[in-house]
Amino acid sequence: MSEMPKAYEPREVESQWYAAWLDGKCFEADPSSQRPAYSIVIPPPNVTGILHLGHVLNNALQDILARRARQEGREVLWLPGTDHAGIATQAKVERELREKEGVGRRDLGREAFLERVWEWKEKHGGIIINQLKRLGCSCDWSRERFTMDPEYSDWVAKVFVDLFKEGLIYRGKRMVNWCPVSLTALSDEEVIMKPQKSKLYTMKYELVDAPGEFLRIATTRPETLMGDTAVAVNPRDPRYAGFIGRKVRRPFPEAEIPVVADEHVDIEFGTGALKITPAHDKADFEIGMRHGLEIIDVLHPDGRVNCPGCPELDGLDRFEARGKAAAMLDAMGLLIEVEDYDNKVGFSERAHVPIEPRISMQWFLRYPCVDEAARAVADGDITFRPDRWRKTYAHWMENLQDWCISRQLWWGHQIPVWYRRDKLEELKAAESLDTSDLEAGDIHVGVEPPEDESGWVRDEDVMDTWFSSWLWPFATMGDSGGDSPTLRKFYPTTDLVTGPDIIFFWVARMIMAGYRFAGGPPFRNVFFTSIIRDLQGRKMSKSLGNSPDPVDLMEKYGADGLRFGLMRIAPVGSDIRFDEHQIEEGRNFANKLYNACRFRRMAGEGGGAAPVAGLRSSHVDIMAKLDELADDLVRLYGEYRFGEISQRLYEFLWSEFCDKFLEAVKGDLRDSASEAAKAATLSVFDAVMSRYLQLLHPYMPHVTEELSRRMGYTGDDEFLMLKQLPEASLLANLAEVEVAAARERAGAVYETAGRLRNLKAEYNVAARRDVRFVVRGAAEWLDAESDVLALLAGADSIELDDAFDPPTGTPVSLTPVGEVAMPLEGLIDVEAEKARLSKEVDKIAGEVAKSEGKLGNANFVGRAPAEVVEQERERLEEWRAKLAQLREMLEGLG
RNA sequence: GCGCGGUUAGCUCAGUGGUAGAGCACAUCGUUCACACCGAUGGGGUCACUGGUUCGAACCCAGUACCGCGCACCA
Repeated sequence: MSEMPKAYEPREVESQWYAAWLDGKCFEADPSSQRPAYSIVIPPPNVTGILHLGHVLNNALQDILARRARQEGREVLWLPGTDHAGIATQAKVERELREKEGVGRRDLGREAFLERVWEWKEKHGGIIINQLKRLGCSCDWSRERFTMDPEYSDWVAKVFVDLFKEGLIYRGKRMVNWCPVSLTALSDEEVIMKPQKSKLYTMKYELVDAPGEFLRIATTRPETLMGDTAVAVNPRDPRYAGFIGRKVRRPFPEAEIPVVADEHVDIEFGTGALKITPAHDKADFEIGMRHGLEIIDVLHPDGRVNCPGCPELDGLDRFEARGKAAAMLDAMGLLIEVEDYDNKVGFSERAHVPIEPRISMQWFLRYPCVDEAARAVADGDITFRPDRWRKTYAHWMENLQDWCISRQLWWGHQIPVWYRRDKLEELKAAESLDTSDLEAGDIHVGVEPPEDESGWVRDEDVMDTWFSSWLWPFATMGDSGGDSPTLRKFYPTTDLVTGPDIIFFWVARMIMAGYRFAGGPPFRNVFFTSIIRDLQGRKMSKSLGNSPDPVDLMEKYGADGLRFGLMRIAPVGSDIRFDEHQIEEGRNFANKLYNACRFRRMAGEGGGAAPVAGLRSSHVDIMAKLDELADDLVRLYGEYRFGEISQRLYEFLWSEFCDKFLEAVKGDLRDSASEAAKAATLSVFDAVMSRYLQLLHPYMPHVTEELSRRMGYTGDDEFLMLKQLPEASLLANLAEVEVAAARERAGAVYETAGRLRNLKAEYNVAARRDVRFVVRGAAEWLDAESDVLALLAGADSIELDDAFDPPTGTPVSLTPVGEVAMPLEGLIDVEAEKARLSKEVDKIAGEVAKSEGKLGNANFVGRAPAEVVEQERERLEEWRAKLAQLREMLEGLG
């Protein structure tokens, strides 16, 4: 046994134990095991990402669940991996290339560029994985997966082909969300609506058949005016009844466009007349379809104006063009008003610029197994925690829109579709490439390319990253596209831990994919974590610089400290306000635990054997409390109440074990104490601590493993993390009545000690200065506990003397063990004691009045449950007795 | 506009009908030794507001205010 330094130093300990666990293959899952399975798949982080606090929370929770499941004797698979993160990764590499080499991806060409991305992935892909290891995550790293592994890619292609054959995947020209920076289509989920300070421009269009007469129109986007092909009014709007069917003059490029009637137009808003730009607005597109309007695209893919017919604006960026267009209208005398206007604009999730609604040729998916997936959650086959997310899920499932799955990127799974070269040219010229326009012989959809590739051209698009992620729970377990022992043992997974922000992106889609491709739900429970905010309540973000680096935090406070601190502030269901002080508390807690063990070590050898003989009430009490803790944790884990679990663990060690138990038994460990007393105390310490370390282990794996080994609770070739939780109670050998009696005594002693310390403080007696206490009317068992009481209260001695007649003014406290006097020869301050007693009398009198009022209420006595009333009566009796005694004492002072 | 959360001590949060809690922070005291990453003691709350139900409400119901988050084609 080596020396233990005064303060716990986590760094070395944590890395050593992590290495030891890996060496011992503690994390590896065995599909052939007979134990019941427990499995989690990690929400795969972006392969080139770095750890942030959200990851820490998420993965610490998963680790806690996995470690607890191992202790419960289950065969655990926690399957890790990373996501290729199409747009994010490609954008990173492109930026790097531009900055360092001044080249774009098109300069390199597809193949060369992809090589560079793979290089980047090899170089940076391990970072977040290593950070998860630093955190202590017990993932089965031998099974680490990547969404672009060959086998995984096969699954993605196979799924695409299956869904295509089923008729659920189709290609078509549709209005999609276009990102002018990433130059790709996005799904609806990748668009974030943000409030914007905009301008609402009111302008007027002249009626063709009535020069000098105008129709007033409000718009926020004058720069798309060149694409207007109609003006719409509501058919029920009396103001415009006479305008329907007539034509107005579009100012530039000049054209005559019709006034159409459409229910969609809001009579109340703006002027009640809406300019229709079918190429650049989703609603306008639909109106255009209804009225057979021409679609004029006036924007380039990168957001610049594409309108040679209007040279003043052609080539300008869309926002620049907005001001210019307004100025032009003004110059023509057509701009009536510009007012400030708050509206919401869709932004690209990744590129942080407003998206552009745009007509383009894309691949879409009509979701499979929608009913099964919706029912699974509604019926509780899959449980959501907190439960309220079910509603969010149900709402989305009821309003499913087809998913735009193609992306105009290079990094990702390329669409497994080939077109016959000559046919493709023909269709391109005709600007039409709906799958419906292709005959069977012109298109090849398959995991493998067509036999004679030369005559074919592959679709250039790749799939949305989530189109691979949605297969994650089974594509990581099965052979490509098939069965495997792992899949049979561990699918469906037990728990999924993720953020509610990806309930649509990922969770809902996984459920549908699970039913369609793996024959059932992908998981049984989904635990949605809180979102971590800063102390101002703002979301953590790189740009705000309010996101602390978890690795720094781990260096400062240890991985265990970070984990524990975070768990203590993680409420169920609402947001977390992150405060570094909480992490500091986690570190302090680890140190407290370490020092409790250090104290035990300094007390010397002994203990070990199960505690039986010579038990004190404090011994019994702490063992009973440990049993209670163990039971509570079973319940709390069942309810996924992680914050409360950490709270209970904290309270047990700090308040119960250290502040009460350890202080109470310190006397037994002194050299003057008997061997028997010492042995009993050491064995109780060991019995309680060894179990406590096990209970704490999922939250603080490193320090518990370390201490368990150092204290000899686990052998040299044993791991705490793999040890099963014991079933037997520590108190199995004691009769219930004995336990109850001992606990009552212990409780009384602890409470009395508090009162006496209080008394000392009131009289400014230094806490560590020993004084003499004299007890009158002592509980009959007090003699046996008086040494403990003396120790806890900082007393020189506790005397039991019913005949004791305290000098006038001696402070006396009424305690659960009797009336305790603190004779302070020469220090008595009668006035101070009077004041103290008066204050207490007032307080107790208030309680008595309150209680009497309650019991005097016929309704209370008549209607409240009998036990509640009885409880109240007892309480009143106690208060009254106490009050009487206090008054007597006060009178005694004169 | 619809929906979902939240509002309890200076701060972060517990508290599902029966004496308002914890940690931190604060104040006073204390380093003859497990731990100053510590110990002892103490001060501090109209449980957002208004009504209702109940013998009794932080808790249940209705409404209001403020904060946050989703969803929605008001240009």
